[in-house]
Amino acid sequence: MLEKTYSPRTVEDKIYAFWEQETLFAPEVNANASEQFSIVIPPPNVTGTLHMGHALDNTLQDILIRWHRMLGHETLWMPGTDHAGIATQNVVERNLREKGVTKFDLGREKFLEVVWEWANARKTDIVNQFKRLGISPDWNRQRFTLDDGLSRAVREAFVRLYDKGLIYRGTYIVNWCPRCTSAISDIETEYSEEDSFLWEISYPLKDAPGALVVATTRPETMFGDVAVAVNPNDSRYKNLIGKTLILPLANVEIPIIADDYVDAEFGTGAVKITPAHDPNDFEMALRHNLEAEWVIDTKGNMETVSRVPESLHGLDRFEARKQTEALLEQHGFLVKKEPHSHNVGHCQRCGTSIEPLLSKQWFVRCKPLAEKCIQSHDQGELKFIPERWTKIYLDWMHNIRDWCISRQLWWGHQIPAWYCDDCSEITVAVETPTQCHKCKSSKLTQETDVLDTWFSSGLWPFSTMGWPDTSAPDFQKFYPTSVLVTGFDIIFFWVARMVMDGLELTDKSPFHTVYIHGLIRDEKGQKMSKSKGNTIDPVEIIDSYGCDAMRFSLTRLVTYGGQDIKLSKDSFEQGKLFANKLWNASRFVLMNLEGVDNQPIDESALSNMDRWILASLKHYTHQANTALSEFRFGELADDLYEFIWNLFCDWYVEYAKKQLRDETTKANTQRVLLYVLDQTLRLMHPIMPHITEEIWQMLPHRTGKSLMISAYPTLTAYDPEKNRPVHESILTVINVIRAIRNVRQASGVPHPHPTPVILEVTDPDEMAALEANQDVIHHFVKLESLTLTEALTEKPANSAADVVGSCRVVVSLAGAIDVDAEVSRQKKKLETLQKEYDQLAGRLNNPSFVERAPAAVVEKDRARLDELKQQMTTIEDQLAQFVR
RNA sequence: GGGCAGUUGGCGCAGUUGGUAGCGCACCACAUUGACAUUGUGGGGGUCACAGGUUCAAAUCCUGUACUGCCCACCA
Repeated sequence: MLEKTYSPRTVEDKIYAFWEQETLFAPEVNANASEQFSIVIPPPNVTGTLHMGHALDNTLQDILIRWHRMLGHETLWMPGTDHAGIATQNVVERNLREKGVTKFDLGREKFLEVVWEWANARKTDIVNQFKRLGISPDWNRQRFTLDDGLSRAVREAFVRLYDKGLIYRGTYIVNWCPRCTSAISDIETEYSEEDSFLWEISYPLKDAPGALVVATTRPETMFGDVAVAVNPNDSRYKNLIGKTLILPLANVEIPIIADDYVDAEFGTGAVKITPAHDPNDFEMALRHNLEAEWVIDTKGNMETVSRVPESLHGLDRFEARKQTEALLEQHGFLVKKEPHSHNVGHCQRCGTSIEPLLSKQWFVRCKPLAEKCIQSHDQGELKFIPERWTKIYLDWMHNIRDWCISRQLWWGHQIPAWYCDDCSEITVAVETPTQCHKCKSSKLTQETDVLDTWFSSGLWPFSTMGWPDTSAPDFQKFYPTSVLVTGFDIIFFWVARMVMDGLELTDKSPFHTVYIHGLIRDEKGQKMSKSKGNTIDPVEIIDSYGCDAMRFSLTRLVTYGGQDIKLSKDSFEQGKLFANKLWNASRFVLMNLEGVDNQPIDESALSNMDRWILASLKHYTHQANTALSEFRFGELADDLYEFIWNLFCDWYVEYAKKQLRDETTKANTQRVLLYVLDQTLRLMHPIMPHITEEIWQMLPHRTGKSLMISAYPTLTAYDPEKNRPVHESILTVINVIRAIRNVRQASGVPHPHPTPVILEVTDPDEMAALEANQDVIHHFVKLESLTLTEALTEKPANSAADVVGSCRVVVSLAGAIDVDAEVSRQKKKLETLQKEYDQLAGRLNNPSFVERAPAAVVEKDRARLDELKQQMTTIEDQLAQFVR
């Protein structure tokens, strides 16, 4: 017997432990299936904590996984975690700093030990948090981007790409984070508009009086200037091109050059060129053969070089900016300073202003990889849902730039490249080489940089499956994966890279479908973040509402268009209510199943209501499978909610109470109840796994040890027309019951007050339906008498009425009626009908409509018009009664 | 500067082949000891942002406008 209320906490823990113990998450539960289904989890950062985005993303994946598992497919959900290079190293460094220790105090080896220890602990935490979501990946296959197998895959991938010329080392401007003291990639740089100033500085001419005034947003970089550029067509400066300027405060000579890049309209039309600290200036310097001069170091401080005034040596770049301004002013070089807002890049991880810095880094040559991606898409090998993300993805591919993959960190995959101490040639190899491939020297030093964390993520779909061993069983069986489920925020970071790597290294797109869902936001539509304090902790929600309640609530909010989801804690209330409803309906069924036999349902002895609920079950089974196969999660949840609450509970269970009291119908009703409940639990299981399993375990005559590996209801063929008659006849009955309730309530009939009811029905089908189901009407509305007639000869006095379909529902009220209320109610109804009638009649009077519209539509309108006319007449009759 | 979304009852949202606007919450009234008050029953509430256009017919297609949000872009 089920407890009176569902207590998620105890049930969830118990059920999850049971699944794990029985190893039901492993694909082997469906070994030898003809079909495979696989998903790789987007690996959470080991440093991270579970947030609502994870809850959503993983719930959706789990729904798909559980569905396919129940369909009998050999189903693999590959779980794991990401080492999250910068993010992790930052946190550990911060922890050390609190103890007054730096990573340099420890040294690389010792520091890595500390990080490993910490990461391992956090990994356990995050995995345990994920388990609270009730998800069913095969934890025994769990991988980590830095484990041995994956590290080997990373080295292998690096070497292969290097050998193909797709990885190279070179000196270019990169986005440098002075706080992380590392390069980061373009997409790790986030731009935001900042209010600042535009300074105009006067650079004196060397051999002539006068000066050239340049405009800059970064005066402190002026010491790194190697030229000033003007537009070749700028008449103001034409005669200055080729002349020499004296760089103020630094006393070095720099040339005036001409370059088309310079916009004569902007600022003063003269641009200072600082190749070491500006990407555009770097490009220009290349064109003009100018050497770069570094003036800001890797920590964002001013270099100690002769070009930089001594008073600025070692100063932070922002402090240096102020001092530079002061110096310029003091020496009369500052012409102007006016407010100016511009885009400034920030480090995605720590928010520090990016310093563009010229440095030697490793890059992936992306163009050839991107071309394969575009081609692969054009051949229909990759599909995005919703489709609009395809364009974003392709646009990015078309405009791709090379990817800086080296990071000046310690935590990560150390780049498998060795420099020869003798000939400085680079040797790249999977296994640590013993000698230089060129001069055979054994004096080799490995590159100290590590790889961008996303480099290993890009290999995830196949590195987790055993690649580079392409004969590995998982790789053979489950690669390429079936679908990737993730948010749009990592399309470039992750999805694109996986496709690039997959196509290049395995010749296959790592998945054929990418399902992109919206992002979770707070109730005001703002992004959830710890700093804003608007986060909702899934574990907290699970504790107070239950895991299944949370899963259901989230699923119901997912739309096909992938809208962002606004969440407040109240959003989870409906899931909790629904879990309660499901629990209690099941409780009722189980309470009434005593003595239920194991016989099949006796089709010949079914009541109309029985047939109706079974037909409805079929319909919703069809709906559920369709929704699942099309990634319509919200509809899936909505439909099942509707079936369980509005059909099964509201109508069938209520009706079953009567059937169970009757010994002649009891046994068969029990069978129907058991069957429908069993099927419903199966349908619901992917969304609400624990509660359904818990209930299912108590079903009599069940076979199999767990619901999660039982068959998902499917239909080989579904013909809605076949079930139409029973649907329509019960719908008529339901509508009449509602009308009776409505009339009685609106007329103020005291509640348990049986009244005589007359149903005047003109449509023969409706009449038949009502005649056949009088018992149903009696059960739901408790009437003194029920009279069915084709035409009412004598209108009862003191009665109220309503019209539904072709049926006039007349309720005799024997004094209970409030005549005024009834009259105004009827008048109002008449008004609405009249409005619809006029509209419809107008349309039917339009010859164009009758000619052009499909016959079926015209037919339908005509029928409706007739119905309306009849209903209006009926109400008019009724009103006349009161007027008399 | 380009691009993409959104604008539907008080709130949050559905509405894919154009054919009488739906759901949850909230609201109002009534009911209630036997699956469930985490309930039941009934009800009120929307000219689908705005302006044009296509069509017999537009929330749904086209054009434009406004507002909101997001992404991308090297203008000092």
